[in-house]
Amino acid sequence: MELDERKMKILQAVVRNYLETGEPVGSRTISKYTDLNLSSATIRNEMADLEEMGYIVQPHTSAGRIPSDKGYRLYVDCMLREKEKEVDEIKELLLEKEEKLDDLLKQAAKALAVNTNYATMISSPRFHQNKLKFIQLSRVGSGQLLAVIVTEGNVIKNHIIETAETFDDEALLKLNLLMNTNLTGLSVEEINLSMISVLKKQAGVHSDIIGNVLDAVAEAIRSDDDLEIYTSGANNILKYPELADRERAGELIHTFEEKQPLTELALGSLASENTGIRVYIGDEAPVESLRDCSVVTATYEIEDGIKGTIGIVGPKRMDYDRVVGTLKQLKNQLDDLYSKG
Amino acid sequence: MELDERKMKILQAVVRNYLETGEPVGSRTISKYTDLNLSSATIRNEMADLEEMGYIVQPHTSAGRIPSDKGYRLYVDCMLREKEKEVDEIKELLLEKEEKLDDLLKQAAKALAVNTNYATMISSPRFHQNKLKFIQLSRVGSGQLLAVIVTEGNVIKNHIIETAETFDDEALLKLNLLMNTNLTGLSVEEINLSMISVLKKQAGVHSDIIGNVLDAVAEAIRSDDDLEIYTSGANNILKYPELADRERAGELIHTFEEKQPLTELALGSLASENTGIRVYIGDEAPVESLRDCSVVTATYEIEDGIKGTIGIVGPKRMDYDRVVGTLKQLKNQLDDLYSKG
DNA sequence: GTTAGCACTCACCTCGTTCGAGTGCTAACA
DNA sequence: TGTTAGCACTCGAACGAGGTGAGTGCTAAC
Repeated sequence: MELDERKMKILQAVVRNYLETGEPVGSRTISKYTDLNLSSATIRNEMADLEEMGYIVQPHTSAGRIPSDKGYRLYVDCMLREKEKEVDEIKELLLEKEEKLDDLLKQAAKALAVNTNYATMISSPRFHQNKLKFIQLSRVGSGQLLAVIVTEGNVIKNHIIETAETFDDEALLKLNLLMNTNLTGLSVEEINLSMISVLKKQAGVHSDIIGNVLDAVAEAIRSDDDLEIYTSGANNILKYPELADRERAGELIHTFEEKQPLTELALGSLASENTGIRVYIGDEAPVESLRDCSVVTATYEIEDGIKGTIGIVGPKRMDYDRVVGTLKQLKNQLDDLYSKG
Repeated sequence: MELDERKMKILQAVVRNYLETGEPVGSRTISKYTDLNLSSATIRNEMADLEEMGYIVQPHTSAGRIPSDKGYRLYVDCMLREKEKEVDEIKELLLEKEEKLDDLLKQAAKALAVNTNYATMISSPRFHQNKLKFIQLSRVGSGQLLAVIVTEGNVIKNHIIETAETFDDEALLKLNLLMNTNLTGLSVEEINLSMISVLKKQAGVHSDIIGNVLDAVAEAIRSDDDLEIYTSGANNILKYPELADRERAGELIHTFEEKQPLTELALGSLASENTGIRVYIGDEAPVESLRDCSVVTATYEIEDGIKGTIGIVGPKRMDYDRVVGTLKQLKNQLDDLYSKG
């Protein structure tokens, strides 16, 4: 069967109405709601067709129709295409440039949650080609060395190394000089075995410590595993009856508290080439526990190649329109903050 | 009116039974439940007294009684006193010594939540007399200095300072030496104005930067504001019907996500001299949003004076017995991990 | 002081009824 | 041939009546 323009309009009306009310929507409503000027009976016929094609479903006989995942999908695809042209005029999210990136991201997640009434997440940026910028060893106690490692983008990692050796100031100075001259500007892939052996040779009596330091460096640069996730508004889940039953809500809140499952989402969004906005409906989401929700993600980029993910989780009857707009807004604000700063 | 032993026993029976079932408990139940060998009628008379004294309440006429906050309080006080002697035989919580303290604490919160089925929090330790141990400035980019500040207990803080001045290696070396010789071992109170002016004088042309660095030091040492809170099991809230209604649950989950309000709890627990286990019932809790819950906190101490707070939040009909035991257990395990390590 | 008995209360469950929104089908109409 | 009015039908939700049972307070007897 063909999906002609009229069916399209009716589907759109069903979705729109359902997004607003959360109740199944009947033929009579649509006959009044739209500018189609069709009687409810005609709408009924069309709706029967739409149901047959799988775009809408009836929770039970004698109830109205609600959109299926497939219906949402079609709606979102069309809507996004139209929206692309419009200029978003949404009120400014309150973001002030923060001293620390993590505070800023926390703040952003919160602003987004308050603004949309959905649960939100935002991942710390991930550095694609992460290079060493600076490294320093200091003595902070007997048998303890502090390794401070700074990578491009000014991400700072600290690592305490326990060691039996003792280092005087001069030895440390030498070691620091040695490592900075040899390692600065390199990515983890470029630090290979031959380089390591050269370093060890040059380090002389203190060659043992080199291995420890390099382990710390490797860990600091490979930021895959510690992608920080900031969340906010998990309690918003409870505002939507279709998600608020004991079991579902519990699982969702657990997901937002544990955060770990959400990295999946963040990485998925980063991996794809498409830097725009992505919408997952129901089962499409890459995270098991979000299968009853819709998820909208966007990728932000605060500097060249330094990207993170913003995500919004809500019921399938999410106000996609507004969410997409707000996400773009936030994206832009993050961009602005960092291109200026 | 006097609270004789019989009334005490009846109150205890009411509480016990209510903890188990969550249902109001009637006189007949108690007459069978206890070894008092009294008829339900007698129990009824006693319960009327207990109600008059405020230890129990009736949700409505012709329902059984449930303990009031005051009733719980009495029960808990007696119970804890008795329990003090017993040896807790609870299965080991699975805690492995972690590389990083924050991972360990996360893990501890989770283990506690899984074990008790309540929502849990654990604060990072707070250093009572926090002293500077080591400080170092490094150049990490043009116009950027990295200040690494290590305080007693090996807490490391990084701070990037933007500056218009340029520093060569020698100047930095001097500055570092200057600050370390003058500041090491001091607490934030001990760094006063006269000392600052001496420092500035000695710093010569680079005196401007001293102020910035000291700000960073002050922020690092005053750890009040960034007491980290780790939470787990917020979803457990939903398991208790009396807390699971939309509004209450939303508020609670928000509290656990925001975390900020929980610092109150942590600080309160740390402030008091008593290092044992504390129970807040209902309104007693120092946090507004927890007023419908019971909160049990304990203080752990991983090194001399380095203390943090563990907390458990659940319904008033919490299994105080088990919770107190488990908390002690965890306390001990944390102690052990760090006294050995 | 304790207990048996009794009248009373009240949440809760069940069941039948009504109501209304919504449907599918059919027949008539343009 | 597409559209519409009309009608019988379905089914969840809301409502109210009645029954049930757990629990109470009170009183009188032991």
